[in-house]
Amino acid sequence: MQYDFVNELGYLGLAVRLKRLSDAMVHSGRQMYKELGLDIEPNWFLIFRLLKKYNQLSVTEMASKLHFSHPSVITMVGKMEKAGYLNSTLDKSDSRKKHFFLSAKAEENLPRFEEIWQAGTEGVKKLFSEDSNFLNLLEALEVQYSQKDFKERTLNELGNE
Amino acid sequence: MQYDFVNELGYLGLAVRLKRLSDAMVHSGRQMYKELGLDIEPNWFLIFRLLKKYNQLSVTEMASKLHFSHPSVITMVGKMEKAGYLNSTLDKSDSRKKHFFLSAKAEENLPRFEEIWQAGTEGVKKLFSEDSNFLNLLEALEVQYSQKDFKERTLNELGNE
DNA sequence: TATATTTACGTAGTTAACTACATTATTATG
DNA sequence: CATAATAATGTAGTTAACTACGTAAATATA
Repeated sequence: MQYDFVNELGYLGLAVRLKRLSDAMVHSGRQMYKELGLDIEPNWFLIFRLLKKYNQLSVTEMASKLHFSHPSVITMVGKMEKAGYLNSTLDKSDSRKKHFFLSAKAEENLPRFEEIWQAGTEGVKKLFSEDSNFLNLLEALEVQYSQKDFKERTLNELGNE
Repeated sequence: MQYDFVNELGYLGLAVRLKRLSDAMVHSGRQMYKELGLDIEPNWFLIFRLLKKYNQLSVTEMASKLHFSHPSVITMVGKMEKAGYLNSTLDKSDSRKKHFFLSAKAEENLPRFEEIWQAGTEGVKKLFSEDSNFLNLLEALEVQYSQKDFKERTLNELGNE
């Protein structure tokens, strides 16, 4: 790989590297769907998988399970509904709530999508050496980070705060 | 940490998790600068450090060293110039090129900024256990990814290509 | 029971990365 | 030497996350 100044920056460059890598993967995923002629977007698998497991969920419930903001979920499900993959009903006892569930089109197409996501999973898996347990390290990192964020950690080190 | 559906998705959720974590760190960094009353933004340290090392660089040179697109660099240096941290001169022999370098204001403020970035580095370091060598694993991951991207890997697994 | 608080959803605006295209300058080539 | 190719910068538009604010409904409280 060619020279990369960010990698010289050590721990300080971590956020930049994580974002760069993530962006590259998402972009590549978008290209893939386009080439395969599928009208779905990279992060929709989150909602498909979620509704496959839980049958029907409201915006807030999805946001909470994904650790996303609710406007992000609204954007995703809005597009998916428009594309015909989701349907929704209003809650009978609470008129604020809207429940989303997979449409017939979604159920029809899911077997093909699942094939692709399974292949994607295998493909990503092969990015790592057998014994790297990267995902466990990432989980540990997420747990640590959730306990104290960048700002707090830095101010602590500065002796301020 | 509370329930997180993305973590159930294994390798397929990798890109989402990397982005979520990176976004959270950048957001926290922005808050930190605000609280400290500093008029700089999270990723400007990339340009400060780059110009500290190389003295002066053009947009394209910076983009190449950072593995960023040139429009991203233009946006960053544009803001930094406006904030008074950078100056620029046109190349004498090639009038397309513009060289950027740190201003007097930048040199004045850098010692304080470096204190903060050093503290940030220490703070991030403590996210990891002593023996995790996460950065090396990340580097290995980046190298692997640069050789074959998500789309190619997935299509290979699918047997298409 | 009236009012205050919380919850659910929606909209608007911000951010930082990207690609695609446009323009101009330099360099290479027939 | 004219023209084609390449390179540097800039602009416009896309993407997916976010926060902040608004509105309406449900729930809790005085």
